[in-house]
Amino acid sequence: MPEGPSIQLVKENLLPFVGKKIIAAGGNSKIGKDRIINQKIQSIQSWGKHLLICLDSVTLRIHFLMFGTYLINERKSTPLRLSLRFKKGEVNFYTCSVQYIEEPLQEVYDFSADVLNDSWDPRKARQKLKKIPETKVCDALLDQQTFSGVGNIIKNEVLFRIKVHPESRIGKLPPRLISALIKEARNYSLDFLKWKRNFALKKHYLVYTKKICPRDKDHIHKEYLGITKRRTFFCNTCQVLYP
DNA sequence: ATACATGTTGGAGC
DNA sequence: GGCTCCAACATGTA
Repeated sequence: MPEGPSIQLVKENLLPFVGKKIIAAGGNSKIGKDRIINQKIQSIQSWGKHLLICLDSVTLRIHFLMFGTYLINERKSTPLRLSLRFKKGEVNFYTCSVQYIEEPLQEVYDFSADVLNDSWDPRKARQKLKKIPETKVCDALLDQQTFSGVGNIIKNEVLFRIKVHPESRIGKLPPRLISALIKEARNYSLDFLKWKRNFALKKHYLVYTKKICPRDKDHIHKEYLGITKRRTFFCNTCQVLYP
């Protein structure tokens, strides 16, 4: 479910509920659900992998983590985390983290760090990267404060596109590759969104879960790299290491 | 059927 | 106090 582009699609799917009033709320989430009854959805926003449902006096923040799912006007048998019921229709969330955000969103989130936001600011990303020369690129891409919305799939595909080995250090990348890194973080996310919308994401994977490099037919390595030891796929032949 | 996976956090331990 | 590391969460799929 997660990764920024998937959240964009959730947002789109929830659009019909904007302006609608919550008449009941259920589920096993421990947040006090009473306070949102009778509140209207003012807007649906997102920051990276955070889904933000803005109500009259508070925002609901939903994070799907690894296994989160949701259903609109449908239910399934697994434990319900949060349901929002309207006069007509309902939204059901499962296996996700639910929180309230009391502050105005602009105070909580820097939307220019979100690779899919209209206000995405590549120059700010570059400034942040400059401060972490020792960091490996595979870790830098997953840093939500720099590339909000980028997840493990996007990480692997971006590095393959720009032909950079995941264990390269940010400080050792030539400037043109820093530019390419930042540019492709957004570009690939846009492609991801386009493909996911058409249920055609998987068939466009070039390295993620792959065994053979589509460029030079060499073997794709799978290793658990970076601080978080996430699955990393790469080709030693075409992806250059800047150690 | 056992292991693994698109992710983050909170607390233990140093 | 602050840093790092890892368990915990939890479900669908191969």
